[in-house]
Amino acid sequence: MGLRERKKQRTRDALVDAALDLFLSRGYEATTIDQIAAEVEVSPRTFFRYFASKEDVALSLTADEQRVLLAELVARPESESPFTALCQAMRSLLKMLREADDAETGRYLRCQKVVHSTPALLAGAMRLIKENERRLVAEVARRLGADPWDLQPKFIVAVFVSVALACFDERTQDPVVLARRLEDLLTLAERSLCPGWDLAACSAESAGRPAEAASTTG
Amino acid sequence: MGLRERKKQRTRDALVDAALDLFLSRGYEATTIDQIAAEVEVSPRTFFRYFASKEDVALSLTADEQRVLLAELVARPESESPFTALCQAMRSLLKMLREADDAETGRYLRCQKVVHSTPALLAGAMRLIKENERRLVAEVARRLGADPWDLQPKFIVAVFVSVALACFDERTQDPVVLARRLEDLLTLAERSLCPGWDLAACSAESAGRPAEAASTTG
DNA sequence: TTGTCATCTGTCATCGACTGACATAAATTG
DNA sequence: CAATTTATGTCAGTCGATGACAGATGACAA
Repeated sequence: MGLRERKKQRTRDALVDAALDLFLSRGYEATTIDQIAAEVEVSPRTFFRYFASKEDVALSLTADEQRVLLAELVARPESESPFTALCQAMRSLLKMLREADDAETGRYLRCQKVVHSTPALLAGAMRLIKENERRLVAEVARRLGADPWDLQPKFIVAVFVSVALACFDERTQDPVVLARRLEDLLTLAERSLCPGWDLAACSAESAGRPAEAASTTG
Repeated sequence: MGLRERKKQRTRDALVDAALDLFLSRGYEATTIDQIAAEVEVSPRTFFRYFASKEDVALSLTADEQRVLLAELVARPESESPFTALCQAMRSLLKMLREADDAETGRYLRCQKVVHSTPALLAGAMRLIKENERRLVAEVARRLGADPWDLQPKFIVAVFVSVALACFDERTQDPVVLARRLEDLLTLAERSLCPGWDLAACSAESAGRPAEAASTTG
């Protein structure tokens, strides 16, 4: 990798770190782009060449996580049922967070703190999650051999996302505690949901009639 | 009600209508506050005395709906299980939408169209829904006699919200179609979830052990 | 090394969202 | 009608974000 590429990466990381520090100490709204840029000693204009908006820099890590989650889902074996695969992908993500180096972990924790204490950022995070949800639905639909517009894949992903989101309250940030809460919630979900609920292929059109058993295990 | 109050209400409604019209015809980002204010013949400064932001005017109806949903839930009899009560509250909300007069219905449809075609507004709507979710959880926890921090009420509300959200895709706006999709999804949910799943009282601490059956029906 | 080229960066100008301060106009109250 | 309260308009200013242009810097070939 050339010098140029490395410099850009360093500038980008420095901007994220400076932004998170300032957001955490002075608050998100109270922090200006000029302050962030000054901290890294670049012009405000340059900031916007790295990030599309002030929100973008705060949510860059969140966006990364969503990309990883999708990638992990795609990497799960086809033999797993959709919901199982989604849960395993989430476990992989949390494992990566737990095993990251200190700089990475620090960034992650600061990001979580800032996002969860700023309504505007929470909204942005939800937008990213919702956008990714569409991709997750497409992948689950593919696994089920169903149409992406069917209610079944939508429902499966919706249940998963709601469980995953329920892990994050205003106080929980530590990846270890997070993982524990996820397992608790998955136990709760497992107990609440009928066995094989994420396998039977039934579209909205046949919702009123009994579903035929269908296994997609391969 | 005095003249002053009535005038304010008329100005407010006019601002919402003008804003939705402009957002729909020119797009949300392309519409300026000045244009909205000019349409209603008030100063731009006055706009911000009625709405905190440009987003606020677009989501004022969404905020109203969330308030109604919570009120309907609170009004449901204690004899209903939490998930049933939530579903009935949602049905009430949709019924109110179906039975509203033309002006109201028109506003609602335009609002839906604008929100679902503008990422920034979709994010804002999600924020409102998430904020309301906290209140729904508190009410469900009260009904269960559980602590609001328990995972059980969180899970119940999360499943409900995800089902409700799955009704709205990019294309569905008509309240009648919406109601049909909701029923389809609830059928799907009913088939996927174990009977009594939203009744057993088990906190996060006891998640690993078998739950004792407990009825809160009164 | 040197010169050329692509790319990155800073400066400047501008727009639009949003806010505080102050003066004016209107409605409410006695 | 007079006094008080409250809504509105005007003005100035901050901050987020973008386009245009010029200068700086790394990449690369001769």
